[in-house]
Amino acid sequence: MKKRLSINDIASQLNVAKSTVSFILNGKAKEKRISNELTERVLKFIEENGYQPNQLAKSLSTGKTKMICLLVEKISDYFFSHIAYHLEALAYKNGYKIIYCSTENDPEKTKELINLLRARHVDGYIITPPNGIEAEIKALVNDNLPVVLFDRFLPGTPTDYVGLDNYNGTFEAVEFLISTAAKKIALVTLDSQQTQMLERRDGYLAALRRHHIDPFILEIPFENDVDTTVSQSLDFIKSNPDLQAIVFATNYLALSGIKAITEAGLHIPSDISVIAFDDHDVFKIFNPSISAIAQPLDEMAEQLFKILLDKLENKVRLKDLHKVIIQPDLILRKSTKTRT
Amino acid sequence: MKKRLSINDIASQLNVAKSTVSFILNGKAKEKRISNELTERVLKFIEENGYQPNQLAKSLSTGKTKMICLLVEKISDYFFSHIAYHLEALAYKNGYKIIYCSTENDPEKTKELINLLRARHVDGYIITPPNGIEAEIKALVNDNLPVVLFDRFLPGTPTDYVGLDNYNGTFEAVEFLISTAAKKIALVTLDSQQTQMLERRDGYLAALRRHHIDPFILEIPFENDVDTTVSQSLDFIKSNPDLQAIVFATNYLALSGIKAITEAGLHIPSDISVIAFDDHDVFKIFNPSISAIAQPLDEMAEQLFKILLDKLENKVRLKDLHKVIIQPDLILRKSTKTRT
DNA sequence: CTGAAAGCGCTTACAG
DNA sequence: CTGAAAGCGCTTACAG
Repeated sequence: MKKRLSINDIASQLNVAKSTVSFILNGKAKEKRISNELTERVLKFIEENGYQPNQLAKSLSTGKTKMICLLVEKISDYFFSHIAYHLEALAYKNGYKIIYCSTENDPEKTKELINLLRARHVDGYIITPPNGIEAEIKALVNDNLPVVLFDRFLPGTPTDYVGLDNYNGTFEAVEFLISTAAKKIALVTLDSQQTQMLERRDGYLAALRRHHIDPFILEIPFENDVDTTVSQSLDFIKSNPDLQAIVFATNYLALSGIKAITEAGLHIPSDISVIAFDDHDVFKIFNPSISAIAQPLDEMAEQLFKILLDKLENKVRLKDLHKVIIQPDLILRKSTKTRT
Repeated sequence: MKKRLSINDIASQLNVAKSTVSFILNGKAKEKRISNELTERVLKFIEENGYQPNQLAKSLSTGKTKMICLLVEKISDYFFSHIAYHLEALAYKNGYKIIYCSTENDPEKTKELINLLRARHVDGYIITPPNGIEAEIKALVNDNLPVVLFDRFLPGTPTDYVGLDNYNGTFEAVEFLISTAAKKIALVTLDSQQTQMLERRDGYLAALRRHHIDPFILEIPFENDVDTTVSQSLDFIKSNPDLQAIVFATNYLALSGIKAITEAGLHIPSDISVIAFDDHDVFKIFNPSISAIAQPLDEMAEQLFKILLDKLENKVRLKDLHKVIIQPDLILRKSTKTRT
């Protein structure tokens, strides 16, 4: 294994001080008034010999690792893996690398992960927090580490935040369903106290209340597997035979719910209208295609990264809070229809 | 920001040499014959004050970062994000962190990524290589860096490898379709020279040849967007009205193809049987549910990680090659039917 | 304009 | 049993 070139090697081979080489490498040649001739000579040598600075040494001495961590509920979820994809492109442009971790929504695991990441001195944190890690988030903020929460936040824990206007998402979906003359509209949601789920529920309830319509809510336990979710959805549908529309609070609930509807022998949209929260590639493919309350994934990722980068580069003050609430897009496909 | 405790702080506060502290921390107390009493005292201090060693410093001095890189075609793809999820669990158990990067199947971008990752001294590489990076892979291997390729390999570039028996996957799928009395069986695949795609095609061709049946292959350009893929699939279906079955070489091609079949006014499976390569959550949900040639994602991830870890921990010789060919599972659902 | 030196926080041969 | 010292490869204040 041929040893990689170090700044020392360059300095000694060129008979220059290594500080000089370092300055040139970091574009401080002018500032340090190093002669053009020398600068050229060093740059040429580096070019020819393919020098790559050792990031570890750099990090140890500067305290910056140019790594950020992406701590999501589960990296394989459609929503999170797409956010990861968009974030990566932005990180790449700006010289950052991303470490991903899945919290599994487990506060203890999350705490440990944060600890491990601190030991590695990642520069910034993008986190979908489970409830119960308020103290750890505060500790990060106190230690001047940039943290942006997304998708959900921790009430009472002031941090940067990027999230959807979830309330408005379900509100408008329900308003739309009511405009199609649907009278009995259910919400299938998760048994979860996370803010994004609560907002979705509140939007649903508010829209119904406005029209003096009674709510019907099915709460699916968070830990369910697909089959259990399908059968619980099926039970719910059977015990509410006059249901005219269902709003599903996540795309995975919708997938299971659609299967349940099919198993119940009902047809979308003639028997029952469906709108899903969170879009999914396959909703376009389904027959009929499924309407969705879409989160603009690329815009979310951009906002997330911008807020983080501004702090990493000291473009904004660390302690100032930045919150971005993104409006969802109600994408109407073929899974809803006007009743007569 | 309260400064984090360093090994120096511990040593000076306890009036011990920092080498002693280091030995104790690394479990070499016995080996270095450090008194139990002192060991206890140091451990207790650490416990009480919450010391976390600085990984950067550790890495710089040991040359090991305990980071591995996962270089896939696109992290948001169903297959890759699920592999990422399973790998993460294994990495976590073993004290490793994972940096993910998407190659976009672009050799130039991939080369640059590899370079950047080398500068960061990641310990090992898991890569789905685009064609054209043979030299860089060889360079990694030459520099004694563990590399495991997966999903596809680079012919003529000897490395560790974990992949599916793609040939057998399509072979058995086609054999099955023939057993359902399908006579005209198409393959919709990508216009790609990657090994996994070639193997899938070969398996398809071999099964047909065995039964003296003519092949019909549609090649979709790799860069297509969904709509173009759908319309090309539609054209293909229309110009082959007597098609009785289609094998799709990826799950995404299947999703587009299913839409095309629907748009053509045909029904699965009564008009046309469908089998997809690579399973997908939604295939269970579709009506009818879609049969698939499934890659055992968890087993692939396990094999990948095991091969890498054995090399990282010097349990096997670096230069020995380990290849694992995993058998696919043909999962039969409702998208195929026996012709009469 | 340029160089010698200390420091980032660890590990580990070496000496006693 | 324990400590002083060099080294990993950088950065950066300081001195000339």
